[in-house]
Amino acid sequence: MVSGLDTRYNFRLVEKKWQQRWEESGAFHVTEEPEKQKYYCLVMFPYPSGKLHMGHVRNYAIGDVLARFFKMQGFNVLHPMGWDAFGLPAENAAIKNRIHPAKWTWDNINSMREQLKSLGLSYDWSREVATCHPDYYRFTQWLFLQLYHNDLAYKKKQAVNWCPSCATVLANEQVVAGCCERCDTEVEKKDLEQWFFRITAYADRLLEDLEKIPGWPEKVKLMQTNWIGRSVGAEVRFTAENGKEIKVFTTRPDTIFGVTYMVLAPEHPLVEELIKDKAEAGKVREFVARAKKQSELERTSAEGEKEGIFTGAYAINPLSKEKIPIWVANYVLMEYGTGAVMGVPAHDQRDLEFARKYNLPVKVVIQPLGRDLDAATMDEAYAEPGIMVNSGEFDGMDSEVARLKITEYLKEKGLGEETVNYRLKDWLISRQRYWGAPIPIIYCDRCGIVPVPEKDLPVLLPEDVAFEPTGESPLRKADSFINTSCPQCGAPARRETDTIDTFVCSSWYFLRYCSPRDERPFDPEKVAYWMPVDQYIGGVEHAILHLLYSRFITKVLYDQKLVPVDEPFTNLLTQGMVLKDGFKMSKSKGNVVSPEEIIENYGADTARLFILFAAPPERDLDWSDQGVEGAYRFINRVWRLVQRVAPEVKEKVEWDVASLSSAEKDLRRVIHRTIQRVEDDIKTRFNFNTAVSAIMELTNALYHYLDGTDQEQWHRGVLREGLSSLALLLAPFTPHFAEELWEVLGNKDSVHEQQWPQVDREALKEEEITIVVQINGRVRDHIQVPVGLDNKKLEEAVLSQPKVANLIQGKELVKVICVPNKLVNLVVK
RNA sequence: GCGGGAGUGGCGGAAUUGGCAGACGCGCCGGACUUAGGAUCCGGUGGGUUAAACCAUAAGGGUUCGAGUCCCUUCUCCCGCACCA
Repeated sequence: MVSGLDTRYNFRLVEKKWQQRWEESGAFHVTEEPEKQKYYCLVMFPYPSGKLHMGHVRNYAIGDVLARFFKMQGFNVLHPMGWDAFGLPAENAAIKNRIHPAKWTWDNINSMREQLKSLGLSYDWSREVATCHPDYYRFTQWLFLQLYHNDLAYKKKQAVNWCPSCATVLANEQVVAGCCERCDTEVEKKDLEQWFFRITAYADRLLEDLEKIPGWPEKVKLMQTNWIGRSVGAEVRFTAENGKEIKVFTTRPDTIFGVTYMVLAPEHPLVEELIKDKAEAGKVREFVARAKKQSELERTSAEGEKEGIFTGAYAINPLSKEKIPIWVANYVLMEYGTGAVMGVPAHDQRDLEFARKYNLPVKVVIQPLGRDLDAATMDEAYAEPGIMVNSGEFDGMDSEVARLKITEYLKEKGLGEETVNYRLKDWLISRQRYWGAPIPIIYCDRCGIVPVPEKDLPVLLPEDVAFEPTGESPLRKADSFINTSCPQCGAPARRETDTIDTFVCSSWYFLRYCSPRDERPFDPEKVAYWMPVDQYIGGVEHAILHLLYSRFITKVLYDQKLVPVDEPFTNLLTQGMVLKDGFKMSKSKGNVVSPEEIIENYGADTARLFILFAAPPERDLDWSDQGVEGAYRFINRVWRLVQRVAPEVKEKVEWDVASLSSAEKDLRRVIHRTIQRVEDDIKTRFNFNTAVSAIMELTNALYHYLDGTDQEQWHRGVLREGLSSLALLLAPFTPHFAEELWEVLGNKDSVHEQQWPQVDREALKEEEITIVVQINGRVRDHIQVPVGLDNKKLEEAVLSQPKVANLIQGKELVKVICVPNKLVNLVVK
């Protein structure tokens, strides 16, 4: 930028200088210190795409402020960094550019590490982990075995989500609006035999324990609650004419007398049996075939027409004993509940629409208070509670009571029982890809499925494989990998060729950081010291996937008594996106701002300061080049201030508070109020933007003091206090700059080794205070009064003001409201 | 459709418990220094008015001495889930 004969701060030299010193002195290397309180500050580790983007910068700047701040507060801070390094892009690069995924990944890691280092982040790099390293994935495989041995990992054949473009299956959580979350290709259903983690066994605890983490945003907890989707109801057994039992799940057992038909999912196994002798069989088969061909997206879009067909079969309503027709319809999902539902058109909107479309009867069994529903004409279902009618012995009951009574009755008669259903499904962790941790399983013709013994881990990914554009995993053709011997009987056997979903790798990395080079997955003592993570920071896009999986894995390990905590992250901060001109930065939009360029032109401190100042962390942030200039200007403004005064204040001088002038007292008040505000903004509100603005105000106040005082009159002691505080307060935000200031002020040690400045309560005290005078709630005047003046004296002081007297002249004073040290409101008529 | 969040100057955003709306920064205007200024420093900056009054926190209503903040109605935008029985 503009080079200067002026006193412009040379960020290039300074940032390099301190980064080197930190590295040489191992400034951020930490070990367990039992006598100190620990603070585990974790930012979501990146996928090593090769290029840092602004979202990363924001994420890591926030983490760094917290890490450095808590260190200055006396905590023993763990602040690690690593790489979520398995995944598809590496493999795509291999196919496209003929680079091995391993090389591509490690090259990217090396370049991203340099970029991160140029930001001056206080990581303990000795703890770096990469999930693609055999010393890491060895324990990802170990984790798989833990789940396998506890019946939490199993293999089954099921219709699964298949992304044709990625040529692999996906977990439910990775399907967004019917499309692949990575590449946006429409997902297909395929019947495949796959490995699952039994996360549903933890559904209730994952739900209940949300209460144990008040430090998480409600929004995220709500998203998880909805995703788990627990709903309590009853399973009710209907009987078809041919004697076959059909189970339905309902949350409204109180409406069973209102059932006028029932509907099966097209995939329901009973469909074929029910229709086989019926005249309708042909048409139904045709319908089922058509529904199965519909994509997931078409099937489940709420706007889509509900379509159904009568099977020709009937069932008996177990309570009313009425004969009801059995239908098949596209809107019933085989995956949820029992794959069959009872149709209660009077009390369920979807059922009503379906009934009207196909002329099925409507029967009212719950009447609202104060009006009568008419089954013949109603066009909106009544889903609220009311009084039971047309329901035999339950007539007249409150429907809420009837719900329980009918559930009891069903149970007594053996017709059903209370059940709980979840929308959460087991986690599909198989991936038909190469660049992942191989699933440590061996198939033996004699012994069946045999887990790889722990001592044989890791099952290494073979390096010499061919990447072909077919998309098929090269592991499938890697004979030397596949062919092995059975660990149990020694006979020739085959290895599993699927790899583990990368979300498994990232659901335990926070444990590995505690003892990253241990020969075990982690050192239990170190985990006991560091866990749980005190502050976790990352994008809200991980609200369900990564955060739910990590909670699940932590609970599994907790149950095995391997870790002492059952929730991994005590506090969660979800930061907003970094936008440019209101849009997400993307190459196709051409609105990408590269961190490298900003660091080159303005320095890391400016980049960090701007990002922290521009918006509170939870909110989206619109990148502004002018805003960056502003941050840059501020740093230089502070630099000039310190240059101007430093020679005067290098020496410590003794001084006495009693001897200070009022300007000096005012300055000290600003200094200490700023310390208090910055501390509070960081610690309890994460409002880094207001913390920075407070520091700016302190800078302005220091300038005003200097400009308003003759240089001979400058109070060296107070100025020294002010400038030192400024350097200390800036340390978490602009770490290189703060170090340099600290040094210029004559200090020998690192600013980051200092204690956070103490607020001097005495300095905060004011003798006089400005009181707002309102008349009928409108501000009319301000008066200066001594602090702590009682209400009566305050009122007198206000009323004696000529301006006030003038304004209320001739009016009746109805009431006086006094808020001590703040405001007086005169109510007049 | 359901659930959640948000609407404040020209812009990003402050206002922590109901108590001076617009802190801080950007931009803009004026001044100083200067051969010069796209550097720096100082001052101004919601609308309105000569000055006031007054009007202003998406719109409308309410509670209150007092409302950006609490309550009700409506509108807009963003996010999540989306036939879950």
